[in-house]
Amino acid sequence: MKLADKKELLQKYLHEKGLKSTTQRDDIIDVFFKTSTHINLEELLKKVRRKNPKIGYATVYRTMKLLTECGIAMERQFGDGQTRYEHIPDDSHHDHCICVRCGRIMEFENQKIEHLQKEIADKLNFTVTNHKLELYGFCSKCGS
Amino acid sequence: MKLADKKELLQKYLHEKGLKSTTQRDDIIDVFFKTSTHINLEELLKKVRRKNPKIGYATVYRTMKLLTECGIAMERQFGDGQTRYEHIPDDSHHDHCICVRCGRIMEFENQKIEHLQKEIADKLNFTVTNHKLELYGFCSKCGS
DNA sequence: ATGATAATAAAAATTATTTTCAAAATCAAG
DNA sequence: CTTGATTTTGAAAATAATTTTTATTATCAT
Repeated sequence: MKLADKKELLQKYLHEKGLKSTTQRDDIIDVFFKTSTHINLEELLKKVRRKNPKIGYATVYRTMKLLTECGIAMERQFGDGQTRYEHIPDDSHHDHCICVRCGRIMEFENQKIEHLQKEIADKLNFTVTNHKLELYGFCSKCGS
Repeated sequence: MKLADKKELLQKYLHEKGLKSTTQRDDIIDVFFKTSTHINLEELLKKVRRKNPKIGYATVYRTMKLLTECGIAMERQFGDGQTRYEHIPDDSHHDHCICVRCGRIMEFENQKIEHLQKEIADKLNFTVTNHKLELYGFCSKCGS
């Protein structure tokens, strides 16, 4: 999905809920879309302030919550106490094998699993916007 | 793995690290093993205090961290700001749907996916000991 | 343009988690 | 079994992330 489309999605969501568009929100979404990894609030705020120095951090929190609600961003917690934000992937998606001994991370992709996920979600009346699949264990080097 | 074995695992870990066994830790592990879902600290503390009313919450935090370190428990964050604790699954495993709008969590289980995971891991020469599968999106109440 | 409503920045408040500290418990060695 | 060094504990204080409050400003349908 292109930036323009995401912005449109946000506008639509805002309008539905009777909320208003603001330059702050636009600035934040612009900056967020230039990031490539899972960014935490502090880093994001720093980047946002390079564009618009007066933005308060509560606004960034609020906006990221909005983006999450309308399915544009995704919150992730890796257990370090901070929430990190990530783009919702456009189409394809990769999952991870993580070696608990050496920390090696291998990526994989499997259409069958993606398909089964959709099936399960349908049964639960749940609309999936994104997923996380992580396999933990021992890589070939670290044996079992 | 049986409760007795888990306790032994903890004792072994404590001894290795030069730490000591205490009744509090035993009480907490006992109570934790009677829980069935992902429990947060508050709920766990409440249950623990029914057995041993004087236990402080810092002790529960400290003990759960220990259990996590020695692979008996697992910390999970679903984005509601609280850490929840779960048993390391013995064999079967349940996965989660998480609503990004209202925070509702639904569990599911799917043998086909588990099987596909094993297949993928085999191809990568990877031995899976545990996994996490989380579907994020909108629950039936929150629509799409 | 106006007026009702929502959004903002900054500060204060809240919440989960961690740390501190003095007292109590553990345990290896004598 | 006692000792003594060390760890653990509970309670309270401290910390860190996030949320709420409040007065002011901005938005937008009319």
